[in-house]
Amino acid sequence: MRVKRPTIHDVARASGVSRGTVSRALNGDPYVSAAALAAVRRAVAETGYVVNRAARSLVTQRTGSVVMVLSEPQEKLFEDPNFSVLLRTATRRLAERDVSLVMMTAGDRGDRERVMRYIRGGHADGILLISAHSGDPLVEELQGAGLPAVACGSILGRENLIPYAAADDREGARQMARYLVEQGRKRITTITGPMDTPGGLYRLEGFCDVLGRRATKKVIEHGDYTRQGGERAMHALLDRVPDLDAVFVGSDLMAAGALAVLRERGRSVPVDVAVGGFDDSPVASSTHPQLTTVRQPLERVAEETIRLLLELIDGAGPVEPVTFPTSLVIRESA
Amino acid sequence: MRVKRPTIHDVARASGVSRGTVSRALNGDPYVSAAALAAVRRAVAETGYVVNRAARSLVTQRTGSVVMVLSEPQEKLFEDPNFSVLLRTATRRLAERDVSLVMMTAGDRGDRERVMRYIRGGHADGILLISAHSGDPLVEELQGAGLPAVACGSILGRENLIPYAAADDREGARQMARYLVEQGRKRITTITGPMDTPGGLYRLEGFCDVLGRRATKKVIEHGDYTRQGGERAMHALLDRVPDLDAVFVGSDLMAAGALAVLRERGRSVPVDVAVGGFDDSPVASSTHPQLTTVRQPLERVAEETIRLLLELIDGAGPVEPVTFPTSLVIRESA
DNA sequence: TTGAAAGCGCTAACAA
DNA sequence: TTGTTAGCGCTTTCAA
Repeated sequence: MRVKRPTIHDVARASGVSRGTVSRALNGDPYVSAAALAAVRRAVAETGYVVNRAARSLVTQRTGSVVMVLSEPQEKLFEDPNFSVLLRTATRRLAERDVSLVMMTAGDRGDRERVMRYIRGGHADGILLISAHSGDPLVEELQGAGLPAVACGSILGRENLIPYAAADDREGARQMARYLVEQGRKRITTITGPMDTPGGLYRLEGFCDVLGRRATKKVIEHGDYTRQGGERAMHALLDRVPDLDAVFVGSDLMAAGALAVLRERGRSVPVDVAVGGFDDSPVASSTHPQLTTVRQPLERVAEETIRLLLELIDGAGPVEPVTFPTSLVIRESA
Repeated sequence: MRVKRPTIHDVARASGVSRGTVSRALNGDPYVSAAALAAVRRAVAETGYVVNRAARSLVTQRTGSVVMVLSEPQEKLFEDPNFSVLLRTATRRLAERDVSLVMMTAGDRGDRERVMRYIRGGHADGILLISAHSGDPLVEELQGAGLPAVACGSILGRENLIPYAAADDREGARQMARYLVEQGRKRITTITGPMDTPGGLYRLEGFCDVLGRRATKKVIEHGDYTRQGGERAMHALLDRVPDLDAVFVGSDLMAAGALAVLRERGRSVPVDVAVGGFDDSPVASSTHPQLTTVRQPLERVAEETIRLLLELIDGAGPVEPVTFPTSLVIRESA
């Protein structure tokens, strides 16, 4: 049994002003006298009035919600510490603006169609794209919908289509590579993320920037951001470059896997092999030894992503992608 | 620039019937002639019409959305493989019914207030509660709102307040304990989940059911469902019960941590020590050796959770909690 | 079986 | 600065 909720009409009666004035007071319109404002406020508290979004939506043509589209197989996504930060930040910041966050998964083709139907149906004011890969067909389709969209982290090869906020992966990788060189490491190797993700590509580029000709194919192994992937890659590197004395790993989770393999194969960290991670996620301080890593300011990236989206929704012209600097966090592994 | 979308009016004109008939046709009302139905269908396809949910909402008094409230610190939640299954299942099943899933986090007090305001504001038709702990104040507050609510997995001590779908944790634990006994293990220990979660409590109860007086305090160690928690607990057990020859671990992730510690401390699995997990999550088949574990039918639990919620929303009387049987999956670790 | 028409609760344009 | 009023797009009586 649903209770009948008070409407703007009830507030108007209780406060002795018209519905129009109540609406203005509620929406922060400047043309409201202090007296009217106070009366409305009191009446709202008294009646327990809450705006009916459907009604508002109908006239404003705004839905008051944005969709977060998860386009990566979710298993991977949830291992990613970035995601939980993003989710918390997003729900909070959006809630402050009375915007709600609708989740949709876009793993397979059927999912994608649902997402497009939803978006085409005008059910959302904006789109928050998570971990779309460079080849993701969803990106193109989304373009056609003409709805404001932003990505958290850039979408490789689509940087100009969809604005984003991201950490400076390339410079972050350079910081770590320089540090390893400064520590006197001679045979420096790397485990990358997938090459169709910005974290995979740009961090490798940064690595190559510093290592130059020493960054041969032989010292590069690709992973998939999972712990198991890190293990596999570390095994491969050890087999191929038995005398390696450093490895820069493209994520902390993979680095945790690499650490396990190094220990298993009798290499002491950091004495025999220096290990550097990337992310500064919680796992970085729970490994043994604790990970030296590159910190990316996730909260700020998340905040900025939301800010960009809200700005677009508010009708700002094209917005500029934003990149945040990273910093080296030195612990025990390098 | 938002494109003007066709309304029911356009469909009415295109199909030559009235708006009322279009609405009836769209909503499956039986009093629509075959001819009218066909005409409407054609016109919908032609115009690309999609219903405006705000307008519908306004008259039906339904919002067409349910909130998923995440009341656990998210870091833990996302390590939980159950969550990703639930999220995918929920978005899909709800989408089939044209219901969208709004996410809210309820980590701290401020979050909880936001959630309550949202719910009290009538912005959702139902609530999907995730991993609320027994002491969670949100549960009580939610009760007051009088909105249909279900939980995925029971909420300890609140089983009668909020209906749920869950796996039979207790019997699952019994299956594993019996198996370990049958294998001739003599010193069987266990690592549990947190005691304020059903998986923590009921799996321990099942363990005790089978072990009887052998389930002393000494052989029980509590974990927190994280890999690190599993490592810590395994260390503690080995220190306290050096001659243990089996350990039943309350989750696969913790079991992975336990395996690492056992290897580190020179115990061979399963020869010296048998290790049993719980969940049959992806991690179970990626460990070395692969985990013998208890499979819980997550997809079905998730499906059922959604079904219960939709049923409640549709005004069904009180619904019964549902429990699904588990099964033993024998791999290499035991 | 259908059409006409009355709202659902709100915002915004207009007039005062 | 305020009140009045015309819709926003839809469902659902009510009559026919």
